[in-house]
Amino acid sequence: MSPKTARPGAKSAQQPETSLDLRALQRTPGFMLRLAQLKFFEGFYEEFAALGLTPATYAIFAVIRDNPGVPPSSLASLLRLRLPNLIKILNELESSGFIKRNRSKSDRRAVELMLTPKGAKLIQEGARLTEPYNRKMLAPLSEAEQRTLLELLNRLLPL
Amino acid sequence: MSPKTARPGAKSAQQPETSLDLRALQRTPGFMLRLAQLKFFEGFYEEFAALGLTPATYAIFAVIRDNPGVPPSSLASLLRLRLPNLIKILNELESSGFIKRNRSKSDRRAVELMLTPKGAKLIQEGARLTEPYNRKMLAPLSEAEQRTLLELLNRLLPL
DNA sequence: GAATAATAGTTATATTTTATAGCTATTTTC
DNA sequence: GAAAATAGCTATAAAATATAACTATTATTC
Repeated sequence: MSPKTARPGAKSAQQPETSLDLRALQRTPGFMLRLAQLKFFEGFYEEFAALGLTPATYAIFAVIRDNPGVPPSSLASLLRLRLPNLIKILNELESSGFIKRNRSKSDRRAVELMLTPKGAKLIQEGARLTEPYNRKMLAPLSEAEQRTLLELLNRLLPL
Repeated sequence: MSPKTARPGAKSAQQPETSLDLRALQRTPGFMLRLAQLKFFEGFYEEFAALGLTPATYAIFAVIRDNPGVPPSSLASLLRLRLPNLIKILNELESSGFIKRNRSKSDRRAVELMLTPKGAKLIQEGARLTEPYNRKMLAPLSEAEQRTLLELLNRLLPL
C-alpha cells in the first residue's frame, strides 16, 4: 500500500534523511565536523584522482613547497601523522621522484625535505584544481560565509 | 650559538608550529576540518572515557533515543558507516544490554532498534557531559561565533 | 672528555578502522 | 509464481593508524 510513501529506510545515500529527528546530532559540532570532513575527503579523491594526489600527499607537498628543508618530524606533528606513517609516505614519494631527502649539514641526524622539479610540477597542477574544488565543496555557503567558516576554524585551531 | 632560538624541529606537540609558512594549509578548508575533527575526537575520548562512550556509540544512542524503531540501514547511512561495520557495533551494544532489536511486524526483514533502560540511562549520563565538553572544545570562540560555526556546518551538510 | 641520556629518522609489526563479497530471509515487481 | 530487489548479517580483506625497537648522531653531565 501507499506506493510512493516509502518511509523508514528510504534515503538515496546523498539526499538528506527526512522523517527522523536529528536535532541532537545537528547541535553536536563534533558530529557535524566529522560529516564535513568526510564530504571534503570524498570530494578530494574525485577531484584529484587523475593526479594521484591524496589529502595527505597534497598537504605534504604544500608544506615542503613553502618550507624547503622542513624535517620529517615537523611535518608529522603539523599534519598530525605519526612519524612512522609519514616515513612510509615519504619513501614512496621519494622513490617516485617527487621529493628529495638531504642530510642536514649542521645536524647529521636531521633530514631536509625538498621537492624535485617533478614534485614541484605536480603540486603546481594540483594547486590549479584547488579553487574549483573548494568552491564546489563550499557551494551551499556565500563567499562571505565561506570566509567566516575558514576564519572560525583557524581561530579554533591555532597553527 | 643562540641557545634559545631552536628553529627547525622545535615544537612541543600541542603548541602552534611557529617559523613555518603554513598559510596554504590555513586557507584549505578540508585540512582545517580534518584538524578540527581530530581535536574533537581526542577530546571526546578523554571526556567520555569513564562512560565507555565513543563518538560513534554516542551518535547511535542519540539517534535511537530520539527515533525509537530506526532500522540499522537508516542509522548507517545517516552516520556514514557501512552497514557491516555498524552491525558489529550493534551486536556489542545489544549483548551488553544497551539496545534491543525487534523484528518489524509490517516487514519481517526489517529490524527496529530501541534503547533498553540501561541504554537510556547511559546516554542520559553522556548527555550531561556534552555541554561542558563542547564548551571546552569551542573555547577559543565567543558564544555567537560558536553558534555561527554550527549554523554554517549545518548549511554545508543538510541532514 | 668518556659515559649517559636525548633526539631524528627509520623499520618492522600490531592494532584499529573501514570496505568488499557473499549469504539468508523476506518482500516487491512483472 | 519466477525474477529481482531489499534488509540484515557474517566473514574477510584492505587501508589507516599506533606501538616497539633499532641506528646514528648530538647534547648532557660528572
